[in-house]
Amino acid sequence: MEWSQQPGGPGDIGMKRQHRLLRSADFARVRRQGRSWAHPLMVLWADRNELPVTRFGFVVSRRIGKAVVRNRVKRRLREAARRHLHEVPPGWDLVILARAPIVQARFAEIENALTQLLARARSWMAERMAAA
RNA sequence: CGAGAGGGUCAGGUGAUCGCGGGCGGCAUAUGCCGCCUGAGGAAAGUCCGAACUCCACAGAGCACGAUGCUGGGUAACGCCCAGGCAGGGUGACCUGACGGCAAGUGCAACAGAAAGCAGGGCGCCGGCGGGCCAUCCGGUCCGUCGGUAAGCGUGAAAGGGUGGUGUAAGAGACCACCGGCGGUCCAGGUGACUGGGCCGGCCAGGCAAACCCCAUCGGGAGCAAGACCAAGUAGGAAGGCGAGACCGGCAGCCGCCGGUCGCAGGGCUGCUCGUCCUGGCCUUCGGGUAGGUCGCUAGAGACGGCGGGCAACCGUCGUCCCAGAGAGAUGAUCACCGCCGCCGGUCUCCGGCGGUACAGAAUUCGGCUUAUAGAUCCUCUCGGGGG
RNA sequence: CGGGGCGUAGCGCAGCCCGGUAGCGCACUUGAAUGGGGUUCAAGUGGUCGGAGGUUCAAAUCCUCUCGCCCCGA
Repeated sequence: MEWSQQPGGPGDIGMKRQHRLLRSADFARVRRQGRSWAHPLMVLWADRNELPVTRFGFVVSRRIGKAVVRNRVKRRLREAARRHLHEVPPGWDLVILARAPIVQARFAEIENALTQLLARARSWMAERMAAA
C-alpha cells in the first residue's frame, strides 16, 4: 500500500521541513504517548499528529560518537526515511533513535532495518485508524 | 646515491540518479511550485590567550587578587610573530630555552656522612704533657690526654675555587704567579640586551623563586542563551525578618499627592576602603508566568594580484573581487569508472580479484596558540660516499 | 558560552595544600583454632599514582600540554 504525499512520483519526493519533527515538545509527546518498536540498529516510536502529512524526527545522542559521526548517521537516517516516506499513511509522527552499532552499518542494512520497523508499525497504525 | 635540516602548497578526481539550507526572480498567496546562483576547514576541534561588539552605572583612586617576565621591533591587542643577545645540544644545515631578582628578607634539603648553611674534626697528619716497653746514647714505638690542621681517606646531588710554588711542627689564599669566577671603575662598539679590553679590590660571598616573596608592566565585570523589538500571558501573590524620618514650598484643605534640603537604609555582577551613582522601603524564603517570531547575522583589523619601503615580522598604495549563515541545527545519499597504497593469483615491462584511501563538520566575528592528521608535491640548505 | 570536580592495588578511598617512607578497609594466598564450613587471629602477595614533557639532587605531590569520566549556571 502506498500513500502519495505530494503530487508527482512517489520515488523522488522530497523531504522538506514540513515532513520534519522540529519541536522539543513534539518529541516528548511521541515518546511518551506513542508506541515503540526496536531493532539492533534503531528504535522507532509512532503517534498520531492530526495533520495531513507524516513527520519524522531523529535522535542521535552523544553516546553514538563525535560530531562528524553523529551528523553522518543523521543524514543516512534521513535519506532512508525519505525513500520510504510513501510507505507510511499520512497523519503520523515518527521518532527514530539511533543505537550504537549503526555507526558500522552499511546503508543497505540501515534501509532494511527501517523497512522492517515500518512494516511492523503499519499494521498497528491500520488498527488505530480503523478504530478511529 | 644515501642520511638529514628548514620552509611552502594541496587535502583525490569525473559522471549518473535522487535530495537539503540560503539568496534573487516569476507564478500563486491556507500552504507551496518552477528557474538561476550559492553552500565547511587547515585545523571549522580543544576553548588556552588577545581583541571587536553588546549590556551593566561611559567605569575613578588605593589595597588585595590574577597574568606576563633577556633586548629591540611588528600589531587594534596578545601569553602571538620577526630580528638580535646569552645559555645548552648537534660534525653540520639547524634546533631548544617560564631567560628579572636568592652579596632585600623569611624558608627548604630525606637517606648517607664526623660535619649540610655556618661551618665542621671520625680516620689521618703534627706538636706539648703523662705513662708502659725497647735501647749505652741519639732516639723509636704503643696507650691516654690537651691542642693545631683542612693537604689525604670516605659519605653525598652538593663538603665553599683550580694548578704550581713560597711557607710551616704539620698545614692552610697565610703569601705569590697564572687561570677561572665575582664586585667596582674606565675606555671602545651597539638604540639595547650584551660583547671586547685596561686598572683596582678581595680571595669566594653555595643551590632552590614551576618555595613564600621582591621588582617592573598589564588587567572594571559579564558574555550573542550578550542585547534590542514585537506578540501571547501570569498573581505589582504569600510568609518571615529589619527599618528613621525631619523640615520647607505647592495642590488638596479628611486620607493623601508632587518638588526640594538634610539625614538614614539598601544596592551597584569576585573581596576591602574611599569616591561616585541609583533606588525610596529593603532583605530572605515560598509560589506564579515564559520553550513563539523578527533583528543582532555576516563587507571584514576581508581575499587575491601588482608596485614601493623594511634583514624580517609587517606596513603603505593602486587595481580587481564579494566568499556559508543554520536554529532538533543545510552543505548529502547511492552507484560506476579512473588515480594512489597494500595483499593474493596468473601465459609476472602487464592483467584480474579483494581490501584500504587520514584527522575531522561552521554556530557572533576576527588575530594567535595548542592538539589530531592517510598521503601527494615544490623550494633552499647540511653531512657522507661515488663519478666527471 | 562560562565555571567546577575526579582519575592512586581487583573494588571503594587516604596521602598532594607545605616535594624525600606510597597507606587504610574489603577482596586474594598461606598457617592456626573446628569433624567440616562460616567467623576470629597471625603472616604475606599485589600499585607504569590516566599519559607526555619540564623544574629540582629528588615529583603521586610543583608547572605546561594532553586523554577519559562526571556535575553545575546562563
